[in-house]
Parts: sequence; structure tokens; C-alpha cells
Amino acid sequence: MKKELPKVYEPQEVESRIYQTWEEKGCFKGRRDPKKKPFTIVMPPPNVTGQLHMGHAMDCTLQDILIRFKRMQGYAALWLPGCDHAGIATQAKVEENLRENEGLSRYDLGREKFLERVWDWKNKYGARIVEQQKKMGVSCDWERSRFTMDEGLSRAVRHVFVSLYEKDLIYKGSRIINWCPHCVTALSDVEVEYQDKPGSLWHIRYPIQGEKDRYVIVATTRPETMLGDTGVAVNPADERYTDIVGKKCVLPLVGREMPIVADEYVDMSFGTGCVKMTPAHDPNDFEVGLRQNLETIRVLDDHGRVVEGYGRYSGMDRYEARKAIVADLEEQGYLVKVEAHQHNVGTCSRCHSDVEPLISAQWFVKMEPLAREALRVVREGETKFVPDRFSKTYINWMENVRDWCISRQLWWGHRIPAWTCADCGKFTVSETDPTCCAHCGSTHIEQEDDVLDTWFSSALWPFSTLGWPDNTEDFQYYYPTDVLVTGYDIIFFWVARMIFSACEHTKTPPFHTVFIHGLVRDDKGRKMSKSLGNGIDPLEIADRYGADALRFNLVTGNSPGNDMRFYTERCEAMRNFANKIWNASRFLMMNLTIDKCVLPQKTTREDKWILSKLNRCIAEVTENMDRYELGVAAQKIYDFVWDDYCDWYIELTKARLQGGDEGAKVQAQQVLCYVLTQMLKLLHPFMPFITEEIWQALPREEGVEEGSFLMVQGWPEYQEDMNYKVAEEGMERVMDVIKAIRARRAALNVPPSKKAAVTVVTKHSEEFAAGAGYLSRLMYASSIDVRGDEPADVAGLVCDVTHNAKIYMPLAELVDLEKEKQRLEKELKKQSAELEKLNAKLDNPGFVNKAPAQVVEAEKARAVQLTKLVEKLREQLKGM
RNA sequence: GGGAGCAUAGCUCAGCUGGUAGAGCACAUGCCUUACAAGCAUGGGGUCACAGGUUCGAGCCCUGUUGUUCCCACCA
Repeated sequence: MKKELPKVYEPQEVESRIYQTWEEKGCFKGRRDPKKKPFTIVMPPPNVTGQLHMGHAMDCTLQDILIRFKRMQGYAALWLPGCDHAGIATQAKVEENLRENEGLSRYDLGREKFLERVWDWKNKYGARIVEQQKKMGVSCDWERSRFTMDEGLSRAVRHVFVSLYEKDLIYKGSRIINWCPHCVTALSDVEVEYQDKPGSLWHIRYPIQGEKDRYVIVATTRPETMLGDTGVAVNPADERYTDIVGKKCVLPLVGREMPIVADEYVDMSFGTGCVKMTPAHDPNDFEVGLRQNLETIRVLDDHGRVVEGYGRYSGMDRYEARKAIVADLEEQGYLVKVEAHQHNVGTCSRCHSDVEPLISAQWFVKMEPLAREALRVVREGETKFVPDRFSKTYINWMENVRDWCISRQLWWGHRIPAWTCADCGKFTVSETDPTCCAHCGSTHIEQEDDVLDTWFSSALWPFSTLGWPDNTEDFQYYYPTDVLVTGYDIIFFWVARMIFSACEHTKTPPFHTVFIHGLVRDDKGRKMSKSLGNGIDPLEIADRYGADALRFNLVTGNSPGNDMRFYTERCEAMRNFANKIWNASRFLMMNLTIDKCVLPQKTTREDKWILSKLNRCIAEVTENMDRYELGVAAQKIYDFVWDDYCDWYIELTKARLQGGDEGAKVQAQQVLCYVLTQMLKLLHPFMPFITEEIWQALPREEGVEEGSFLMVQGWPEYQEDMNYKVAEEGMERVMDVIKAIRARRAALNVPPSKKAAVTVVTKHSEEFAAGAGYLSRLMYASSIDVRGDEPADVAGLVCDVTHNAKIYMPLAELVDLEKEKQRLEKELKKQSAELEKLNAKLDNPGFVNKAPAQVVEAEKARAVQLTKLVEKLREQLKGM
């Protein structure tokens, strides 16, 4: 049974081999089982354009930890993966590619041919993402993988569109929308990113008609839009202008006559109190325009160029036009002044061009009725955010949500299933392609060119991926899902929309928990980005340190919902941890003579100590996992493995393993093996590869089938009868003495090779007697004398004290007496101060009467210990 | 303008329902003690941003202040 393992853990070979085996054996498959409770996670689908970045690595690690944990707990776990077609992003990539390689535009190819190209792209890069996810160890059911433009999901999209349209929750209308002249499409509100940019505020004179030399002065940050001005507004309460309200002014350069109107919208205290109105290019002006019956004149085309009919400005790009217009205004004496002005400019979240608000006929989802239920389920806790503070973000957004512009002037996406009738002008909206107009029967119908916002299909992801709108077995069994894991940056884009969509179409929230995480930043706290070139490739890190180390790094050292900085050094530390476990296992293997993993009938004090500690670790880790405190759970396992198991317990067993008593040897192995096995289980969700690899080499527990895997073993459970309080305390008293001896020897620079005769004076001598085997090793002792009373002659010995014992060692010749005295005095001072504080606390009737009895008892016990310690220190000082 | 987060060791961060302040890295000293030098042992280092309050007791709860980051919002 002895097996030799390499001295250093090599993750590369192990990881790919293990992943392949898991996959071959169907470990990832979600299996519906009426005897089990389902636990479902749908993976936020990455864009097919990209590759995995550190954010994805974190996102999928968190999900994998949860799903592995639940799988081990006996749930019928399903983690459903997939990709998003990412309409605008993918189309832009493919267009760019086409332009660079072939010098063609999408129009050169035509819609059909172009889409073929995009599908090719999708197939290529979609596969790459899957490979990358596999490297991270994700245990999702690849056979259930979905794509937002799959036939089934497309059917769900059509179904939802029709259903909303029939409920009058989808409409087409001309409204001010956000337009990206670069991407040449409409955007929704959440696709606009606002940036503070330096700009100017131009003050322009508009002559008042029929009044010689009288003007209104308006201020604008976008002078080019003046071509579309159709009025000037002032506040009705503004006495400066009461006399001109109702008159007309003339638009410079254009000569258009425009009314001067009074509207509450205008802030009297800003600028001159006069505002030019451009209803076609400003959302506020549009509203005012509606109220005041102003004309709506669109002056910029889809590419941001001035439309025909404006002389030399026509055809100019908006920025070019701005320059020309300002120059002309100045030349003709209309420009009053220019001020520097910092303002918030909307930019396209895709290409970061300035967004142009303009009036356009687009499709919208009516949000108010949908938001109601979406608000209720979060307010009433049917869907909870973890951490909870994000529910405020969500609620606040949902309360103020505006109608959702869902049409995009793209080709890549779900084409809007609406047909316009050339004869009666009405829409036919249908799940299947209609052959004629539903209203007049005309066959002169034509489908809308536009496609739907990508998020329209992503919004259905939790149920469309399970077969909805068909009432499939998967849908019945797995839906609603359990947890959604995602970054806070897409709460509005995606989470909110999934919630209202699910509430509307499936009559239930799509998941009960939204587990939110932060961004992964670089070591200086900057966002990782392509343009900064500061991105760290997770796969490179996984290659170098192992996916396990990367995963562990990504879940520890930060708290849920907060951003984290990525340090390569931390990966190194985690790799070292993996190596530590590897070597702990190697140690057991080297000494292995047993072939079953069972606990022995009889256990020693140190066995009970580690079992008791393990038991508590299991309870705490499980609780932390249940509360999504994954980092805390991981840290606890780390500490237990390294400190308790490796640094103490393994050392404590060495004497037995290397001794001649076969029974003791087996007993130690059994406990070592048992605890290691349980540790591996606890650690498995975090470090799936190394734990599986080691587990495969270990003796099996009772009832584990041949060819089984750690990833499907049962999660360890807390056992009441595994609490050994007395043994634990006894062991810790012994450990205190060991620590004291080591500390003293270190202070005196005594090398381990120099053994000393140790005398321990304690009331708990039986505890030491039982540990004879390991004590001499851990105390660096040549001999140990444990006794209940003071030795007769302590001359020439150094003395140390713990709470429960006094220690003598013949190292006096190494002691600098003066230094020693100082050390003791410092220690005495510290301990006395602590004791004084404690006594004051215990004398305080408030504390004794009001604090829980348990706390008071603990403090009393501590006072007794401290008193003893202080006494011993005093005594020792007196003797110097 | 509204909302939220953060401020704890030299650095980066944990710290669960209030009960003796922690980790990793860095630093110092001594060790190749036959699982591991990617290691072992030991040690130094903190007025938990500031000011009040609640409490027997506050890093944690409440109020305010300062600094900082982020999100949302149509001020031309």
C-alpha cells in the first residue's frame, strides 16, 4: 500500500487528467432525482467575443464552490453553462475583423452572408471559452450548455415578445433615445456611461423679432444642435422676461422664427435664465416641446452628421459642425462669450463615443407594471441579495426605472418578430412567421429590420435554458433556480431584468439568492483593462501556480461584494498551501500500512484533540458556507490544515509511527488518515484538483465504491460525540509548556541539536505522562522529569512559567542575567496589568450581574490562571 | 443633487449574533529536526480615521466630522 509521491506538487499534469476523468465519468451531469432536492445555478453566460478574464475566473470559482458544496451535501446539483451572443459587441468585433482583413463592410456582404460570418466566429470563440472554464475546474453540465441564439432560446424570446406585445407591454414609438453614431444603433439607458469631461458653455445671442437691438442670450454646451432649435424658454416666474414671452426670436445662421415660451422647467438661477429648445436632440427639450407645441426638427443623421438643408454645414460631422457654427456665430456677432464648463457627457458603453440623444422610432418595454412585482419580491425577501446592501441599489433603480428601449439597429441578434402591413399599416406580431397581415389579410407585409437588445434574451436565461416555454421535466424539476452569482456591475443590465421577466412569465422569482461579488483589480487597485494593459490572464496564473491556488486566492482575503486586488504573491502563498497538503499526505503515505480509512476503537489524548478540533472546524465551515461566507470558510480550513494538522498533529504522531508498537502505529495512521480525508472533503470545493488527486491515493472509508470520486462524497457533518473537551484542554496545557520551552530556547539562541534536561512542575502531571512519546522531541529534551512538587535544587537552572506549569532547564550559563531580569519584569508588568484590568471587571457589579453567566465564568477562570502566572513570575524575580 | 462602500500591523486585507485584536506578504533571530527551505521554531510591530453616545463591556451598534472610492440623477 506504500506509495511514493513526488516531493513537490505539480498541478499542471494532475489538473487536466483529473478534469478529463470527472467529465468522462459524468460527474458533472445534473441528474433529476425525485428523492433528492435540486440545487440549481445558471451560469452568467460570458460573451462569445471574449476570453476568460480574472473577473470570470472569480465568478466561476464562486459558483463552482457553491455547486460542489451542495453536490456533496446530497443535492441533485445542476450548474448550467452557456454563452451570450452579445449582439453589439460581437457584431462590432466581426465587422472590425472584416474591415481589417478583407476591407469589407457588413453591407458589402449583406445580412445573410454577414450572419454566417458571425456564426463562424461564435463557434470558434465559444469553444475557446469552454476550454478556459474547464481549466478553472468548473463542474458544470456541459451537455446542457446553451446559447442565447439557440433554437429553443430564440423560441422563448419570440414567445415573450408576443406575450408582452399582446399585454400592451411592448410598443413602438418615437421618443428621445440614446443613439451611438459610431455603432449606429439605439442604446438603452443602462448602456450609457456618464463621464465628466471638460467642455465649454457658449453664450449666444438670439435676436428678438420686431425689437431692434434686443436679444435673448442662451447658453449651450452643444452649439451644433442650435440648427434644430425651435424655441426659447424662460421660467414663467422670471420677471426679467415676462414682456417677451409670446414674442418670437430669430435663430441665427438659420433665420428660423421661433416662439419664446414660458416653462417651469427652466432654472432662473442658471446662466441667463433663457434656454434654447432643441426637442429633437434633448430629452428635456423634447418634454418642453410637447407641452409648448414646439416643432421637432432633427438635424443630425444616424452617423452624427448634419442633415441636408443646412448649407455648408450639411454633411459635416457633429464636431466639425460645432467648430464651423461657433466660428460663424462669432464672425456674425452672435457669440457673447465662451466659458469653460465641466459637464457630464453620456458615452456609449461599447465604444465610448459621445452618445447623441435624438428622436427615433424604436421599440420599448413598458416598465412600470413589470417593476411592481419585481420590487415586491425583493422588498419582501423572496429574493435576497448577499450582501444585503445591494438590494437597496436594486430597489432604488427599479423604483425609478424608465421604459426599456429594446430595438437595436444591428443584424446579429433576435430579429424583432413584428411585420408591418404595407396596406393597412398595422403590425402583425407573431411567434411563427406570418404569411399575411393579421388585420387585413394583405400579403404585403415586411418584417422589422432591427434586432432585440442582447439583454432581452439574457433576461430569460434562468428559465429559457431549462426548456421554457415548454413545460419540460428539467423546467419542472430545477426551476426556480437557487443562487445567481454575479458582479455588482451588472445588477441593472441583467439581474433586474431577469427578476421582472421571471416574475412576469413564470410567476415566480428566478432564484432565491443573488450572490454579488466585486471586481478583480490589479495590484494598484486599478480596474484591469485592455487599454491599460494591466490585465492578468487567469490561465497563465493557473498554469504557473495551479488552478487550485488561483481559486483559493480569489475567494480568500476579501469579503463579499467588495473589490479585491490581485497579487501574484498571494497565488504563491496559496500554491505553498497546496504543497503543504501534498506533503502532509506524502507523509502519511510513506508510513502507510493500513488499507481502510476507519477511526480506531481507542484514541489518545492528542487524537481526541485533533478530532475535536476537526469537529468544530466542520461545524463552523459548514455554517459559513451556508451563509455565503466562502472566504471565512476557506480561511478556517487553511488554519486547521496548516496549524492544527500539520504543525501539531503530525508532529505528535511521529513518535508512534516510528516506534515499535504496531498497535499504536496503526492507531496513529487511522486518525491521520481519517482527519486528512475529512479535511480533503472540506477543502474540495475550493481546491478540487489536488484534493481529488490525494483522495484517490488514500485508503477508502467504509462504503465508498471502487472508482468513486471525492467530488461526489458526502460533506462532513458535525458529530456531538466527537467533542472531547477535557482532552482538548489537557492537550492545550501540554502545548503551552512546549511553546514556552521553545520560546525560551529561541530567546537564548539554543540550536535544536542541543538537548536539555527538562523539569516540569505541574498539577497535571498525568497529562504529560501520557505524552512521553512526543514530548522529548517537541521539547528538545534529553530527559523529562514531570513532578507535582518543586525540585530540591534549582540552582543553575532557568525557569519559565505557564498558566499551569513551571519549567526548569539547565541553560543558565547562556543567560544574561540582566537581560533576563528585564524580560521577566516586562512580562510581569504586562500580565499584572492584564490581571488588574480583569479584576476591575470582576469587581464591577454591573459586569457580574448583567453579563451572561458563561462569560463571567470564563473571565473568572482566566483571573485564576493569571493570578497564578503573576505569582510565579514574582517568585522567580525574587530569586534573582 | 440622491444613494452606497471603505478608513484595523510597513503593504494588501479578514474579523460571524458586541466579550483578551488576526492572516498573507514584508521584517528580525535561530534551524537543511528523515512530509514539506514552496519548510520549521521564535520574535518585533496596531490609541482599530476623529469626536460624542448606547452598554457592565464597542473594531463591531447609534449620531456627527474628516478623508477616500463607487453607483445613480435631464440642469441648458
